[in-house]
Amino acid sequence: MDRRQQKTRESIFNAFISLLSKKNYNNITVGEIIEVANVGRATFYLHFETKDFLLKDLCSELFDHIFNTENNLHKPNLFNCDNKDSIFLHLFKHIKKNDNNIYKLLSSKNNDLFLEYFKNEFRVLTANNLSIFKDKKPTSIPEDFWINHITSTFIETLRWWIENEMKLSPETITEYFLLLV
Amino acid sequence: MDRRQQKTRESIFNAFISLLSKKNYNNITVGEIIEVANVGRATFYLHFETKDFLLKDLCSELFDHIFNTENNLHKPNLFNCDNKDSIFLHLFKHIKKNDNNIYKLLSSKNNDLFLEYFKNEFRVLTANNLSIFKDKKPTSIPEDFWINHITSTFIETLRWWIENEMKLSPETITEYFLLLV
DNA sequence: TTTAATACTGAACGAATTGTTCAATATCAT
DNA sequence: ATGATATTGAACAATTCGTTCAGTATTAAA
Repeated sequence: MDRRQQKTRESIFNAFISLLSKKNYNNITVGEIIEVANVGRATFYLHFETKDFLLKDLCSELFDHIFNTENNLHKPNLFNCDNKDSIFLHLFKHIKKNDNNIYKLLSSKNNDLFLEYFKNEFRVLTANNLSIFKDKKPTSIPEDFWINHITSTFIETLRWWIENEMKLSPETITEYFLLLV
Repeated sequence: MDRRQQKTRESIFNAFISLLSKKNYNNITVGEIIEVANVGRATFYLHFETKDFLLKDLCSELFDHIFNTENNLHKPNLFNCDNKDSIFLHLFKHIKKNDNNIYKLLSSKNNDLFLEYFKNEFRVLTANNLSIFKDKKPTSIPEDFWINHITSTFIETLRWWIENEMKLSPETITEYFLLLV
């Protein structure tokens, strides 16, 4: 990719992230973004169709590699709950590392936007690895209801952990999550 | 209250509800609302500071009476899980009745807005009646984490039920909820 | 039935924001 | 060096917002 495009894209992302930590998504204007990013108006619209697409692209950049690395896909043992390197512990650790300002964004007042995206990615992961929870599932309830429950329990655990400034260790919060489900 | 105020307020609420079932909250303009409500622009701003306040007031109108009736406050046995008239069954039934278009709103593409408000009300209810879940709580986890879990499990159960067009009976969905928590 | 208070009207207003266009300029990859 | 491509910045019409105000209609109470 052209070096100019990279720079522009990154400037806009950074400006957007900076603004998200200060004010509500809905109240952020394209005018503000390009001012902070120090980029022409036409340039913004050359890269992103609208502000919503900017958000979507940022989410992809943040989360896609967490869920779609070859690592995760080809190491089924990651999904074993008893494994000390379970996928859940892996996710909590990854978020705490705060690459790409993930922690900053997830603890901003706009964290709903990101948790929603994260949730959709996580749902797929869960659906593809249902077997590991099989023995914990009450037999009478429908499967998609069960998937929803695991998914939202994880997301809400994550939300609670972040709201409490991640004081607990990834190991402890993983343990709590597994206790609930 | 002045009869004129009542009529205006109701017209605006109805117009808003009607629009919410057709398009996204963010894309609904004050201009559209007053057009459908057949009400002057100045009148709208006499009643509601902004569109966000309109939403908030609508939520209050929809949910406050469910949570704050004397009934609920003074009948502690409602909170007994084993009771056939448990508060949870009561809530599911109430929503299915569809007074004030509750069902319509909760199944619209904007249902997140209402579920969020509903969740906050429900959280208070849960916090005030924690004792009924006491024997199910893993001892090691913190209390507010536990409250969050019960609350979000209920809301997600509700969401799933609504997404599936409430095909299951209130009794069944209550049973499912209690199985999870 | 009057009367005084109050609510609605609707047009007009400036300000903010959106997304597009275009010709000029700068930077890139080769 | 050169042709391709990205950026610029100003200008634009179109929406929407929230406010103002003088005039009209409705109401509740005497």
